[in-house]
Amino acid sequence: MRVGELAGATGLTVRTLHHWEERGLVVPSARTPSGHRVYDDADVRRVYQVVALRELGLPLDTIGDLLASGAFGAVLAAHLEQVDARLVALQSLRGTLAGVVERLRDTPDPAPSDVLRMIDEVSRVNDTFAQYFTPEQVAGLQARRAEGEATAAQWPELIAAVRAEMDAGTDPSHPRVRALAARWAELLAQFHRGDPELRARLDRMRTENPAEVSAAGGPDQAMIDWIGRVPRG
Amino acid sequence: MRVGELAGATGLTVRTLHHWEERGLVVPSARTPSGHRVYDDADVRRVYQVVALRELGLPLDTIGDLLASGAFGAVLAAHLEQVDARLVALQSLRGTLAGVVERLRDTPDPAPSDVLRMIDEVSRVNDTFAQYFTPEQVAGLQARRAEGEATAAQWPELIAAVRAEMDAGTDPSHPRVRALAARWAELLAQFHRGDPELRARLDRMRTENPAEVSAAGGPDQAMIDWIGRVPRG
DNA sequence: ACTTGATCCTCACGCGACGTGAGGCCGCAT
DNA sequence: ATGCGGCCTCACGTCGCGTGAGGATCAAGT
Repeated sequence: MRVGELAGATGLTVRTLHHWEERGLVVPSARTPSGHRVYDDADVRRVYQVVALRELGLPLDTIGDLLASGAFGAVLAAHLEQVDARLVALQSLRGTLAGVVERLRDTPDPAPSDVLRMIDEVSRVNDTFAQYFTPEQVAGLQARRAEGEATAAQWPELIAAVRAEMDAGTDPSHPRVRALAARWAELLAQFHRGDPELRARLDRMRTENPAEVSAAGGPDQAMIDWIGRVPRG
Repeated sequence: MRVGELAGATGLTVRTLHHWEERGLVVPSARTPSGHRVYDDADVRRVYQVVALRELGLPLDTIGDLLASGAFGAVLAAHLEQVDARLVALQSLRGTLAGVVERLRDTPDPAPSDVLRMIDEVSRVNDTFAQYFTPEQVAGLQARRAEGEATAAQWPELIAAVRAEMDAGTDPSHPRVRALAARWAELLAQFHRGDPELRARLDRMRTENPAEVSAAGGPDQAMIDWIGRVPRG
């Protein structure tokens, strides 16, 4: 098989096969008298092995070592850990970025200093969040938010409504307030899904970081207390 | 401010500040007669802006354009989309890698060709999965699996137990079979959490791709039918 | 004034996995 | 003999710096 043929069959480019040869990954076992590369069956199989391992995101050097040593289990497990780390970092970045983009939607024509402040705030909030919840929990919360579409987005409206009632001095047993409290409990349940640990962590985070919570548009302690005084049922 | 000072204050390296100047991102507005860089307040602010935007994962060129144009909303939204795409790709990779690592644990001293086959199988299974569930759903399932720890891992054991009863010809109304069916329903509920759409998609995937499902250790149609004949209650 | 240690300057190569030419040889068909 | 397509070997560019190399400058101590 010549290189162009092999490239066409594998979907690689000729340059890639040249590169793999330079790196010592796949060296064709023969050349024509004029110097053209000739790949035999074993070479072709080797190419497919490299393709498969490269699709797992392994660096070429590692692929070479791996095909020489055969220690697949250890190397792939280590690589999985590294991928997990990248995944956690990328999820955190996505959270920050999404927060900034969301805030920017409400801020027409922002100055660079405004954007700076937003980035700092949002990333501080997210860092705080990451201190109280494991990456798995954060991923789960994000996924539920992405699946459920519109549950988390209702908090600001609800908080604004509650604040209005507080400021107006409405009695906590008033039906309007009771309805708000029910809605509150419902949204809260969407968050913790009956898991007391999640709920406890949320409470701890809120009480220990009032500044970040309020920066994220969350409720302050006074509002929590007020809602807690609404009679149930 | 001199470069070393600024580098120390920002946590950057001197080389980084040099590099940013080469790229035209932050050019100190003055030099001493001997050529040393002097950063004034505006330069320092500019550096902090670049730092913040770089932490969002933007390429330096884009940061330059952004600080010149001020079109934060559009650029950051586009970047968010790109980050989402990378996230989806990385999650898919993680799924494949985890599947391969898991299988490798049961295969001591595998040959390269075995590993190749595993990679192909697992990635085909995951691709099939991705055809029936949105990236958000896949992320949610993965996150729940990571949070819940040990629910999905119980399927192989359960399937083996059911197959044993099928082969032994046990009557479907036998208490032992009823217990297995109850366990089956429980694990299934862990998957779809009462969402009929998730369950329907799972069913469609299973019936339309028997080869991939069996390669992933899933149940075949005969087992599904058999379990369905177990009386409830 | 002289030395010393810290800081500063400007090149310039290296990384990872190739893309993209540049300039020229090989092989087959007309 | 004359194409034309495929092949060959350099060799530079990508992205965001790290890491020296070799030399000038600065502030402080002697």
